[in-house]
Amino acid sequence: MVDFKAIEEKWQQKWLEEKVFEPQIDEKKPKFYITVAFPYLSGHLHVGHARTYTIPDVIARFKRMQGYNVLFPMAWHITGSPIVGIAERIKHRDPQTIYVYRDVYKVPEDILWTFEDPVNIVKYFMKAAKETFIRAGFSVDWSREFHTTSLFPPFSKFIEWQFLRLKEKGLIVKGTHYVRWDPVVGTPLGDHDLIEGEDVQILDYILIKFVLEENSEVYYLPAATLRPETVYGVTNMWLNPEATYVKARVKSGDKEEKWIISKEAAYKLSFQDKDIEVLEEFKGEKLIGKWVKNPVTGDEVIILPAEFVDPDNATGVVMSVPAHAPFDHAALEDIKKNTEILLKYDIDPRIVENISYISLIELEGYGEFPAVEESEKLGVKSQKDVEKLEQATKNIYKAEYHKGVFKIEPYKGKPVNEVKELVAKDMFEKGIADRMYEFSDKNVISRFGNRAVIKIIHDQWFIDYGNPEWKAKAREALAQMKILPESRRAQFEAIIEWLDKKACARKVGLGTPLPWDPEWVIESLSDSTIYMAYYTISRAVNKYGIKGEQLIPEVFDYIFLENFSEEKEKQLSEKTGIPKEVIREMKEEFEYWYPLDWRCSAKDLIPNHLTFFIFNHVAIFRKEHWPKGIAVNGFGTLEGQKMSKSKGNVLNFIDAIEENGADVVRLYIMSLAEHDSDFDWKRSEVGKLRKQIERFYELITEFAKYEDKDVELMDIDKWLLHRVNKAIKGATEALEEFRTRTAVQWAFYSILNDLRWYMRRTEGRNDEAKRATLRRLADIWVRLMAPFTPHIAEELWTKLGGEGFVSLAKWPEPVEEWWNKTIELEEDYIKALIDDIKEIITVAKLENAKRAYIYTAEEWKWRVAEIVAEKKDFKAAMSEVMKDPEMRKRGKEVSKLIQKLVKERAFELKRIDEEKALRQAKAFIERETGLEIIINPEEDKGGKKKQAMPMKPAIFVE
RNA sequence: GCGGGGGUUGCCGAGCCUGGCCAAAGGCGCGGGAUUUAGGGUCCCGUCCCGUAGGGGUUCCGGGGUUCAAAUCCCCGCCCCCGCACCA
Repeated sequence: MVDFKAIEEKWQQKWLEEKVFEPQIDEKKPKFYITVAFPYLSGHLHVGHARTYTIPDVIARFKRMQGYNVLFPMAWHITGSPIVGIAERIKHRDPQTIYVYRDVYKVPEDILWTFEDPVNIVKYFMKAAKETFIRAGFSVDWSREFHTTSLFPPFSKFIEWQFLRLKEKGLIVKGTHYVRWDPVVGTPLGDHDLIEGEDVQILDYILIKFVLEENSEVYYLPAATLRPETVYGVTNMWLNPEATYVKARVKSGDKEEKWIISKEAAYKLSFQDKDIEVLEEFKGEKLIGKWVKNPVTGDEVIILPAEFVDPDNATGVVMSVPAHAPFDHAALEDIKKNTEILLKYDIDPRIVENISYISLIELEGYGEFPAVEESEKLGVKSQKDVEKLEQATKNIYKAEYHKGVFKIEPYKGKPVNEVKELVAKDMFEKGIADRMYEFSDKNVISRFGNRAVIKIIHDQWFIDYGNPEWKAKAREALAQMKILPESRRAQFEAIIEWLDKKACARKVGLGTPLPWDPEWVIESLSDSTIYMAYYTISRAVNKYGIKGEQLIPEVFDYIFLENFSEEKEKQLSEKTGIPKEVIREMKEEFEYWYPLDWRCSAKDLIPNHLTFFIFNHVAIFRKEHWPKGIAVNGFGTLEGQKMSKSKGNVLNFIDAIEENGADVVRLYIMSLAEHDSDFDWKRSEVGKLRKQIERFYELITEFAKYEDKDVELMDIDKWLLHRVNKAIKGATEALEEFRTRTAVQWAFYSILNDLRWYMRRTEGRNDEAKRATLRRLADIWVRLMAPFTPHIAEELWTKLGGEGFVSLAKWPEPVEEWWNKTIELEEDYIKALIDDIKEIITVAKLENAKRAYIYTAEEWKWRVAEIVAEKKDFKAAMSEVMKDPEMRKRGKEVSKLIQKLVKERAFELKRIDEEKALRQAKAFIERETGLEIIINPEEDKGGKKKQAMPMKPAIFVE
């Protein structure tokens, strides 16, 4: 067995030692600059990530072989709060976290406990990731390695510069924003900060302030609703008699009012820009039977009891619109049936009896009161039928929103979805409405174990992706970019339109502080948008040990935005202490490498990082430095299951490499899927591929012993070389478009299969022509495989006596003299003939047959076929053919043949010498079929001769 | 709700943009054969239905339509997946 690991490590070391992948400026070569989204290192990379990083490496290697000066750098993203969170959880000995890090990521215990400090987590996984990438054989220029955050000051200064410039351009704005919030710990909660409720939505309730006058005091009952337009159909109010309500003084800005809301709502609203002072607590029943005024219509409506009202949802105050809200209708029905309850609150049952529903919306398929109809349809019995009522509500809301037409002035005739906005706007303007954010589900629990609330944050910094001029520039850049796969362009376009203000800083986690407001730390999606430019100067920064404080904004301005100027370099040098030659070097590198040719990442980054990447480039850089292409890839699953570190269902990239070898892993991942489709890792297939690669290795090792002599080749040799040409062409075209799977099919499988056929076809031959052919194939095959399996390709390249590294060898191009379509057709012809003979034997049950007689098409049939192929039409072909007197003699036969050919649309015809092909392959056909083959005998056996057609000889088996 | 993408033969998955050599690549699975003491591996053959001569029939979510011709184009419907932000 081949020791892949030893081979791989040998070449990895050589590449590093000889700095094969650390390109210098070389004006003689075209440059090619490709980057991939750097990994966020909260753990080991798994085989799903492997795809994202292997693709750019394969492309980088391909382009390098094509003669480009290729830059493929790498860095590490450590910005944000997850790493800090992990450190905290390790400190608190959280069992789940310890399981993941000790058992899934296999961190040794003595190191694990140092993870209480996030810096140690970062250090550990950066080292591990680098080792993994080296072991994967990635052709990365490690001289440009860096990591984000203030832990790496030069980069941090670069980010500060970016934000200063964005702010100058007015693209950073301050504002308010709501966040999920832990009210006990006092911190915003991201998705990863929740143990429950990650996908609970935040709803935007409109509060309509109904007026209660009591002893000449005005109180507001803010009814919470998602459908403000139904305020025109309110017949009564609902409070839960059992729930606790409060009277509170509510200060909002300079406005002060007295509200009646549930106790819970008072608490929640205190996080939403409301200063709340509770004056009195009481049960809801206290207010039942009182009358309040609808602030929009001026109607006086009565407060009635309803148990469906949840004090822990929104304000606990609900307006009743029975015509259009199934819950309201059901609750009204309930109290009509149960007059006792009304008497208890001293309400005259006739009042309830006389409530008449107000129809607001015209809805096709329903009468006046859709809520009533829908409730009946679903068989609602009382307000306790919560499930049915929720379904009915959903149906009605959806139908009315999309198809309903409002029928009350001043909105008569307008669609409901418009009226909804208009009513809300109007109420806000009149000061009779307010707003409240609420979760769509109560169970939102932070990782600290507390129930989350929604808090409105002030002084939040945003990047204003909603800026219309900025959007226009982003669209312009996108239009000029290549997007792979092209089908994803629509999504980019939609996201550019959709993006609006994006909060760009927070108060927790690792990162770069905002230079003008250092309490805030720039968050991770905002500090990773233009770092591809930093890579171009990173080599010099690392090499000369340039300090963060030396990198003042003017230095970046000069390097990235301005024209070459010795004067400026001198000035900056004096100011910063960076030698002016070094400033020059950085500037030259940036100008040489930029613009970025390709940005790679997994498809999940399209709605955020990749689009931000476009936006920030067009904001900061000159047009000639705007990026040129984005290629996205899909994800990976493991044996059909989604990879999940918390369930332990992951295969670490490094473990896969150690188990199978880097080349096997690389080729396997590249062969499974391409572009944005996903792949599934199956262990059994990996094992199989390993064997095939071993076979590849053995074959080339064998062919390396052969000599490429200039001898006369046989047709089948020429066939193989023609097929090799096809493989070169196919693989090259596929790689140009990042189609790795197609490329592997050409570069590996098609050659493997052709070789199998060739070996079968040349069994027994061991002449110089065969050896020369195989030797030529080997030479090309190794190079075609080099981007995918670089290590064994290097090893085999040496065996073949290739010069230098195969990584730097010339990518093969099709050899003009090898193209030979005719021979390929002849070979297909032989294959088809063998298949036909075999089929005849089975279908006609001729297992004991001895001989097959083959009749090729007569010359006149070929001539007719050629004419038909040219004319593609019965009449035209017929008149052409009939010019020939010989043909006229066969008038009827010819006419029939033309008819048949036209009907079959047999217009793609290329002449081959059938008989020659048959005679050359005779022995082979006999071996394959086990029959004696007689070619074009005089005797018309079985009367088959007339069936012969061009490319389809007549066959008689006996 | 808004937005993006899909539904192909047992499965995965090409092909569909640029209609026709498409019963539909390739792989997996399954069946048969060769090699082998056996297993594994490797190599051949088969794998929608029918067929004693290489043929015929019915397919590409459902329903319409365009066309000499549709998996491929158009319309309607059904179903599925993904993203929606301060989070990497």
